[in-house]
Amino acid sequence: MTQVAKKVTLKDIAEQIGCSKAVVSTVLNRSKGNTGVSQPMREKIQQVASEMGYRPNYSSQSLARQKTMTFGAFIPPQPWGSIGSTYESVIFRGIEKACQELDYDLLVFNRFGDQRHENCVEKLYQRRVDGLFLLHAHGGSDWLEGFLKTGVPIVGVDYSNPEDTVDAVTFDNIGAIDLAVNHLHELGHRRIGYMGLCTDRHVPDHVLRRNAYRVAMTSRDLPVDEAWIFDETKQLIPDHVVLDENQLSPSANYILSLPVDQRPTAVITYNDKLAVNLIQDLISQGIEVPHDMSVISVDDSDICKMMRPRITSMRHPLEEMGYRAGYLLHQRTLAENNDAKPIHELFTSEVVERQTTLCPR
Amino acid sequence: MTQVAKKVTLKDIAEQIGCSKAVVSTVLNRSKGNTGVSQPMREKIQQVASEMGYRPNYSSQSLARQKTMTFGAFIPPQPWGSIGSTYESVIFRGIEKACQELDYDLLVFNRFGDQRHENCVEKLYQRRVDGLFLLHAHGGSDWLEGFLKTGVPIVGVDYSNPEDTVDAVTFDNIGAIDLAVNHLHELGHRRIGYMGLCTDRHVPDHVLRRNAYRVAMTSRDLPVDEAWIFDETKQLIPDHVVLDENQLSPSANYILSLPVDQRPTAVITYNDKLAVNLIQDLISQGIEVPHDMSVISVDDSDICKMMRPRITSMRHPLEEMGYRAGYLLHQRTLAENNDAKPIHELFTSEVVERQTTLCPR
DNA sequence: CACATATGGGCCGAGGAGGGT
DNA sequence: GACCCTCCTCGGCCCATATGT
Repeated sequence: MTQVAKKVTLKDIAEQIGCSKAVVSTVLNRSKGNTGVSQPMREKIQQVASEMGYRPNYSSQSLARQKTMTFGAFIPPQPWGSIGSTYESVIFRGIEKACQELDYDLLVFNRFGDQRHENCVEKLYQRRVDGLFLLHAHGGSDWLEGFLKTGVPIVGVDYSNPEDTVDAVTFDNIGAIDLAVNHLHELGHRRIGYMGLCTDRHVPDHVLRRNAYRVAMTSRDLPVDEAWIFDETKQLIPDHVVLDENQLSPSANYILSLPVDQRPTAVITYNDKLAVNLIQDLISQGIEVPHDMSVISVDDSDICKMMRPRITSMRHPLEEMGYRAGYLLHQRTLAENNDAKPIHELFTSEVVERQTTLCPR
Repeated sequence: MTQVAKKVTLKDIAEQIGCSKAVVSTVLNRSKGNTGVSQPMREKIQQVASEMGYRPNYSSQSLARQKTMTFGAFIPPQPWGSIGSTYESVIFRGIEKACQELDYDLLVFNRFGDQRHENCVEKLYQRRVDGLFLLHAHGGSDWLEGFLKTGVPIVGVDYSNPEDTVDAVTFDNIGAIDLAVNHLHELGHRRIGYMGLCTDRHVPDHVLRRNAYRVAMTSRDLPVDEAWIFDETKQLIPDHVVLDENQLSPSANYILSLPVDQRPTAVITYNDKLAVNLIQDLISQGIEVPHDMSVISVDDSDICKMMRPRITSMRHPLEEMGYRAGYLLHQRTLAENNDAKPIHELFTSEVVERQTTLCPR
């Protein structure tokens, strides 16, 4: 009973009715070849099309219209993985919402980093997509040029340090850290630390956030004790090193190594994962969170809600960013000349106060 | 400097060289129109194509070959969301790996459930994709018929209770629960409970797992005390009800309500999220996990590794399932007649022992 | 005559310019 | 001007048909 319904084409309908393909095309697919079609003819065509189960052929339409009505989404290979997946999911939700509204489909390139970017570039040359979302890449990447040369419109999403040659939608990293410091400061903290990454790779966001932390502190006349900053300068952990799961996390270890009276009363962590490990380790060592130490993390992934105590975190408007990126890309697609100045939009993050921040003892 | 490189076609190359399009097509895109092309001609064509930067046009190839070299992935709307995202990500990784190997692209339909399935069905009729992955749907859905009628090959992934009309790749729910019971039994537990969902919706997996629990218990001559089973029959919580985050979770509450000597010594939870809440609440109420009570969850999402104590859980081979589904779909695509009997493949889950299961006191 | 090699032109299924009543 | 038709285009695929050796 699997009657692979013989595909019905415009020609079939035209023959059935006894008119030309052009009229049928005009009525069914709003093609602009013809201006006016009489009401009776219009209805007749619609009726027959419906009876025969006509559907426009996608490939054919793409060829004729020189448009695939598809956007691609490219995610560069990431060594960090794990928590990233939900992070991207939220951006995706926004992108998809926009795409649905604009009637674009979404092609996933390299969702998990196995595919090299050269493959993606080839797809662009083949005009497989009308535009491309570039997810959390960062400025200065050597391969960006390859994408741009294809002439296919590109919008970066969560693209830190965007160069002047590409549209980008980003959240305000510096502002986020400033708000975090502000939150702790308002609670009465003055001894505020920053727990960052220990990797030997260059992670732009880490550098950005650490600098932003220093600026936010000094702009409030708060002291910055180098002992409150934990990062690769304190303990370098190359990416290939696998930490023993039964040991305390490096950041917890570090804080515990500080004399009690020299510890910060609150810390900002580079991301949620660091916060999760830190908090659990501190609690296991008898340091109460938030009573003995406040912790605020950055990114506000699902895990912040699931942990007890629930983690105070900086939430970025990732979904809005993705949504906005969709419309920006659509704009570029419509534009005749793509010489228009690249657009950089900055989104503001917010504090989501939960249970890991409190006034100091 | 945005020279939107004039697209180079077969015709351009043919004119440049002074030969016909057909030969060029044979050499560059392996089209079968011609059998033999001389070596000099072959090299000349390749050289010129490379110089001019020729790329086959995707839409045109699709039209001529009647193939889009694209698979779609459809995820039905899910009321539960949240943790599901990482769950699907793992399946996706497998699907993508297969697609990359087979040179198919992946179109995401309805990643977040805003889009209705009718839209997706239309895409199938338009021959936008050569095949479709149907992610964690379940048998008996009223809309499946709509997909099948299009004649486009479909493979269900994580598709419980698959009907006889569709290929499906599933993990063995019943076997997973049996292994979980077995794990606890081997540790010495006899008083084993099951903490399920309290929703008013019909969730096939929940029903399946609860039944499997009963079967696994009786097959080992273990007692099944109805008081050890927590689900919608004990406390019905409609989906629209939002629980107070500051209260204990229903399952923890329930266990605490039992007289100490009537509690199970170990429980299996329907999924990881339930386990996370249960464990944290039990600990907060002075019940040590695993010393006072063992907990094993099902699904083994990332959170199991992040929690302290780390959660023992049942891991499903989701990536392998996705990967396998890719090849199954490809097979269907190649088949002349799709009358071949639908294939149902069952994958086995495994216990990942961590820190929440131990022998009873 | 067989064989290797190359060509012309119709085809896939739609879009659309220009012309005719 | 309202309405409809013919014919060519998009870019690649491939069958049928030449050539030459």
